[in-house]
Amino acid sequence: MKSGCCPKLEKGTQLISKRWTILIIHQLLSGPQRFCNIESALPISGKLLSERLKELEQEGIVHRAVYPETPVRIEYSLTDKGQALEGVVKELEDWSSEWISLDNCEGKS
Amino acid sequence: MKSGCCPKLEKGTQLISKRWTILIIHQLLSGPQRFCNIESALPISGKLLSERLKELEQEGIVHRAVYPETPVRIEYSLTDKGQALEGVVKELEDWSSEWISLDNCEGKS
DNA sequence: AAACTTTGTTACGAAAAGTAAGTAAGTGAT
DNA sequence: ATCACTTACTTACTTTTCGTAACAAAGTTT
Repeated sequence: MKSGCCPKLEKGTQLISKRWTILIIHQLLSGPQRFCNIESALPISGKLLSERLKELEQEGIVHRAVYPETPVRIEYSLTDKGQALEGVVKELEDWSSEWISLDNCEGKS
Repeated sequence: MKSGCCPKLEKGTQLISKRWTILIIHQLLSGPQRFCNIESALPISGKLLSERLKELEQEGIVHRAVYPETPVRIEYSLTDKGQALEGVVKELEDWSSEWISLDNCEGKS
């Protein structure tokens, strides 16, 4: 495997550029929330969401809190490392709103 | 398919979160360059690079210029839309350098 | 015409994503 | 005690994408 220009950025992109990761973080930036909430807010399946959250937890980006209520409530939130991604998400949001057109998307009949 | 929170951000993430896209853009931010240069700067295969550049060209992010020299020289550069991604890349670079450790990477023996 | 360069493309096995159905733990109703 | 109901996943299976390596087009020099 060839070594790229900057290993840290490479590892950063590997995290960020897994499908759904950015949208999950964007969702969590609005506050801690539970599995089913994220699932219904994004076009992601339970399986993938479960995988992503587990990965993000292992990377120290997301925190998982279990409240043994009835039925069990599990809240996901961003750690400091996760919160620190706000700038990235914000920049991408700005770029998207400026440069993306929705001509060939669901919104159009 | 469920509709997410913000369609533009979703489309933006779909672009950005394809593997190698960010690193290719990061590479092109240092100036126009040719295929073989990008290929040797990143741990990406010719096939994938070719695919990504074609996609990015179709999205209007990358410009492809053919110079019929000998042998042919083809230079890839960022369009305005592509240049506008500098902020995203920069933020990710900053985040990576602050939060990513390289403990289990190539740099370690 | 054979060899060389750059810029790709094709073929094929491996990995990841997508979809749908099923599981586990706990509660409340019958 | 059992059945239905909720949340939070997991498993099985199909489709798409990735990764590696070999090969092809276009033009040039030998």
